[in-house]
Amino acid sequence: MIQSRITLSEISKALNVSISTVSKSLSNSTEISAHTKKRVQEFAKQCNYVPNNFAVSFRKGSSNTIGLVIPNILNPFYAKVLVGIENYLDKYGYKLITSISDETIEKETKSLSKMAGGYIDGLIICVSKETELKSNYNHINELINQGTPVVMFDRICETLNCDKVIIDDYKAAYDATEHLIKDKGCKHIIITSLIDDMHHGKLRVEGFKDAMKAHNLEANTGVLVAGTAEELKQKLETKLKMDTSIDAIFGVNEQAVLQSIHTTRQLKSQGLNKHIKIAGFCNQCQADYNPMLIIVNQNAKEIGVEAAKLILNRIKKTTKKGFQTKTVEVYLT
Amino acid sequence: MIQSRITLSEISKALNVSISTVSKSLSNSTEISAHTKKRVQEFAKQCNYVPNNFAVSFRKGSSNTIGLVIPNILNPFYAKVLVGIENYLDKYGYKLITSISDETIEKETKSLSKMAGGYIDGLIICVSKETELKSNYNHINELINQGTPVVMFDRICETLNCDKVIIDDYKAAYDATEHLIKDKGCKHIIITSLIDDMHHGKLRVEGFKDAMKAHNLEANTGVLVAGTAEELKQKLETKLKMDTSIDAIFGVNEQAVLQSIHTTRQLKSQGLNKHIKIAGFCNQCQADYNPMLIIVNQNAKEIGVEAAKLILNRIKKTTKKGFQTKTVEVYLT
DNA sequence: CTGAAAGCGCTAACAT
DNA sequence: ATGTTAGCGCTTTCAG
Repeated sequence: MIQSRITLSEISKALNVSISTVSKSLSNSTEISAHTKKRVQEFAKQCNYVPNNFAVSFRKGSSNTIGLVIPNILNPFYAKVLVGIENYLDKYGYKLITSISDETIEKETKSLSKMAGGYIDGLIICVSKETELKSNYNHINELINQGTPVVMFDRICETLNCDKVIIDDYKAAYDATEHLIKDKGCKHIIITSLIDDMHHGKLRVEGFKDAMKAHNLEANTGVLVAGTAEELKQKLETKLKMDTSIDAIFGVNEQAVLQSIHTTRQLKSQGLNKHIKIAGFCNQCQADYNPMLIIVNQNAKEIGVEAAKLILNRIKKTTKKGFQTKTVEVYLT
Repeated sequence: MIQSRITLSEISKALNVSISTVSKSLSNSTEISAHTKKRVQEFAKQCNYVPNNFAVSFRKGSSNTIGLVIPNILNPFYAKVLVGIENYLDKYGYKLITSISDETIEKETKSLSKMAGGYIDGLIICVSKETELKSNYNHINELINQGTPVVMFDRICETLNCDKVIIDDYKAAYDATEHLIKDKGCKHIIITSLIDDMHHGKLRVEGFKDAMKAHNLEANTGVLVAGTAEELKQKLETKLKMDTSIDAIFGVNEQAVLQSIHTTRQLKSQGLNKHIKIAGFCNQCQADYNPMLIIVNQNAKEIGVEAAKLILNRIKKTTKKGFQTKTVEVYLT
């Protein structure tokens, strides 16, 4: 690496000017005459001059790079958040370095320590499941104490000193449930969850329950919680066979929605004749080309954009305000 | 940033030793006595010492960072490749910096120039559609000429001086088609493609045609090519209604497979009674929970791993050999 | 308007 | 076994 790259000093020699003149010319400083600037700039271009990023970052003490840590890139929710962040940062000349935690605190910590040491100007993170369950935020706090601005999204920790971006999980679930009841005429709705150990998972179930109660419908018997997709499938099958009055399933997360679709589709091919509506939190259901679904669009890209905005504001010190929690609007699709 | 971070010099003062003693101790050099090493290491840990990555990279002239440029992170094929790369690099202490080209040559070029300037030790790239169609590889050549090792995958350019990773598109399509014919008893297979302008798209169609011919089946009338998913849908509907003998659809890419599933499913709900088998190149169909699909598993993760291997070998100069093109095995699922 | 020089934090070659 | 020192490429005072 750094093989044939030309440096300021070489340019300065070739042009018989000082290094600082070259440096200033290339940054278009007003201190330098138009003539010299032009000469230097043209020569630099000719030689394919590219500044050594490390020297620059080292000298300036900042890298124009934001770190992103997400649990899983195969989940389209996170992929979309990434796209939102990337687009925004790109506009402002910032680079993005991404790490995947695979839902483990170990990989997460490792990533953070790699990113520490001046590698990043700021961190955007959705913590791993393990991190949230264990409530262990030391690795993040270390970065914060080091002075690196942090933005958490989706899975947040109230007590950390950083900005946060979330959606109103409770309200989203409430609204979607109400939509099933009022607009779709459903009365026997059950809810499926594979993330009932997570905070936002619980919030969504609460939203569902309260919406049901508000319409005098029974909610408690229809909560199907499982640890694995397979387990959920079993429970769902049993439930659907036992209670044929069920007319809708609400899925609390990506996998729960997909599994619900799958299971009902399978039961149908086995002769179940009833049409069961499906709704829920899902970011890849356009892939399924199923227009009948009612999807809570989490607006993932927007979450990304908001997170990126917050972090840049913090870095550029545009905001002096205390840390804020931004709630991104969601909508039904 | 870099607020309260402690430096080697500060440690050296605190401990009354020289900077180089500290440096050597922390890198566990044999030159230093066990006692001193221990003293320094413990103190450093206590102070939460983190080396300044930029100073290190700057000094050493290398960054332990690989750049990755892909067209679209929402396509699970690329997402899986990323995961493969990330896992492998992580094992060897390398970081990954990712950029999305959105299938445009402009964003791609921009990303590369940001990554130039010593920011990365090597580049792994799947070029944008535009890049391939225009056959414009200047931006990549520039990096190569600068001395940065490059690995291309999936969409490659034969003439570039770099390692490459591909799958045998022709063979994969041939085998899948043959599987439909021999094992599934299909005789009237049509093929759908949304990437017939791309090289690997054409190869796949060739594989399909040749397999059909080898079994004395008519192939040419069953090639459905389109520029958009919507257009494909129209053509497919027309075709399926016109020719009721069709018993299988082969999708050449992600979207073509999904659209084929969708369209047949829709026709079915409209009364079409025939079962049409679907096969093709797809990386997200587990999401669809449809066990009847025949999927060409592109082994995306493996492609990522191979690409990562190649780039690290090049960087560490393990390989002195000329540039190689690695073909990753695929299999039917 | 241009140049000289210091120094960012670290590594490694070279003393001692 | 430890210390001294030069210098990576760049920006940025400060002097001319």
